[in-house]
Amino acid sequence: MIEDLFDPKLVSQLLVTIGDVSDVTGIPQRRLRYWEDKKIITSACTKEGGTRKFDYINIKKIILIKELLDEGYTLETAVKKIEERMSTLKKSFSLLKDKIDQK
Amino acid sequence: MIEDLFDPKLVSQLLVTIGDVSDVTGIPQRRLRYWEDKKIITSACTKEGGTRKFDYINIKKIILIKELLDEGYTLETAVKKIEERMSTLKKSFSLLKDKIDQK
DNA sequence: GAATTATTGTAGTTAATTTACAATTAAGGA
DNA sequence: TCCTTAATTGTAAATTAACTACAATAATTC
Repeated sequence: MIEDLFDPKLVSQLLVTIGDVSDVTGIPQRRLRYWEDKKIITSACTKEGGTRKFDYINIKKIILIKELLDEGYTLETAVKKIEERMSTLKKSFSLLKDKIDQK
Repeated sequence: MIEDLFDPKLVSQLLVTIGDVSDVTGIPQRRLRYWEDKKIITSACTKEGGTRKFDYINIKKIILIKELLDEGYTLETAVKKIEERMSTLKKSFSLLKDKIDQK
């Protein structure tokens, strides 16, 4: 039942409100909205004017950006530096999902 | 960076609203609240009167219960049948969290 | 010190959830 | 069939937590 322990399909469906993302990451809601305006992160939104929801991948991204900002990088540089890492992460995630779907 | 791909500490912090749990599992919100009243599932609630949030473990539990209900088991029986499985899952999860914390 | 980047403040509004009442449906036994 | 218990559902009124859109403030760089 290893696929219960880490079910990437389910994990990717876990949507978290901006308030909880803020609690988990320590980034103020206002800043998260700003980063979204700047197209740095992406949220899922069912309705227009509805509530933002962030998924695992984007929350991971927020945490990585925060780490680099704390090290003194600018926002732009931080984002560039994690680009490749995020792309790898997304691919691995999809691969795992597909693998488990096949079962 | 395998710990980015599956970060159990982060996964366990992903809190999902009842509306989204309902969307993911196909169980109506009203029934989820009923199950919680019956102590079958547990939600995290920061404030009194605040919003329920469900974590990965409880969402997994909801999905497993649903599967057994679809097979024709009663609610009580379904819950009993997954008890051991849930206990194993929780333990594995904690172990993994601890392992990664040590790094 | 002007321009750009990064972040923040908040008023007024809307979305989503809460509780607490009760009603309904389903299943199994006397 | 009737009764009991289990399982689920309906909803009004209130509350929580989000939204947008305005603008203002810091910080950094040229």
